[in-house]
Amino acid sequence: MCDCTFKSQEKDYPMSSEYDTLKLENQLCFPLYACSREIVKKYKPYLDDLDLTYTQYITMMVMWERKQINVKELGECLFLDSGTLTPLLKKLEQKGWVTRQRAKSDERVLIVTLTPAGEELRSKAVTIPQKMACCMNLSAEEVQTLYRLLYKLLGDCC
Amino acid sequence: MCDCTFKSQEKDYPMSSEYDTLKLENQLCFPLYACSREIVKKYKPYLDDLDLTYTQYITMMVMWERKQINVKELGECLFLDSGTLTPLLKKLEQKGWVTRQRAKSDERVLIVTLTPAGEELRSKAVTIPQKMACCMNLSAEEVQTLYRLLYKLLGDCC
DNA sequence: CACAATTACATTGCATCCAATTATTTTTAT
DNA sequence: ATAAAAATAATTGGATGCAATGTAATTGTG
Repeated sequence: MCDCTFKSQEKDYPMSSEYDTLKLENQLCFPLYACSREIVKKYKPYLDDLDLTYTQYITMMVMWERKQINVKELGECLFLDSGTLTPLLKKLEQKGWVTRQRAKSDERVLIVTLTPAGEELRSKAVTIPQKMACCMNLSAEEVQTLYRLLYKLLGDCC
Repeated sequence: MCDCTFKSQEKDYPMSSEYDTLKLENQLCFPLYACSREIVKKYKPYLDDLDLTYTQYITMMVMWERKQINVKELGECLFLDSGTLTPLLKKLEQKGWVTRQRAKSDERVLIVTLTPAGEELRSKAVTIPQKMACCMNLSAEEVQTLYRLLYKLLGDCC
């Protein structure tokens, strides 16, 4: 894709240009960015059935595990800030899957709590991971390696 | 992060639940999604200097290589559609880095062409990749592996 | 205590992203 | 030749993401 190679005047292999580092094909970030969006797109039909977007889905994943969490901690789990989470949590509240209330001990803190309806959603969502798994032709070992490298990169850059 | 383990009533190791597959920590897509956004964020200060967003940057990467390309092909390179590209290309045109004109042979096709000003931008951008490289503590081999796995995954799912 | 600094969340504005629809042009099939 | 189908962008609407700013509550300091 988008491979531009130039022939050296004397030899018959690609000439390395001073701009090679700016080629799309030489970026690590680009396949990361593209892959992320393509996989989120793959989730869509399954998430549509549950009336969830991808971001709402990973938020609910945290809620299913934690039952109760405040916005700051939720943001740390998901690498998202209140600018994204505030409207998203209001939507989840509208749908009846979480409640939002201020902590009595500290009125600045907003506590998000999973509702019984939100808990029920979990049993519908549980089939999604296996449905998604089959669209990836990576071996178990490759998945492990990819997982490890992504978390290493994530740890390095935050 | 977000690790909820439950103790079996009899033994002293984490109980595997029917919902383990829904844990955030067991997802491959989540570090992909988070990592992608974190790295794009890392680019921001450098791209701000060039008055480019990340999406505009990768678009310019294609333009620097191809000089001229139509919207359909550009979309295939970047995994983006006209809904994203049309307004983005209008902004790049406003900044004077590309021109947009219909193909004479087929009026449906819009041809995007790099301008001399756009070409000049390339020499300012050329220092960005090395500036970014130092925020990743992956070895050259790990980068290679990650790169290969991401493209494999990208190939599988599109 | 007074008040400055900090913290936690909400709001605003801009730029994506994407699905769905529309408009226009070109190609295909009868 | 022409109507149907296909191809290519543009448009629209909804949901993020994120930086910057605002607001209210809490904490730290002299």
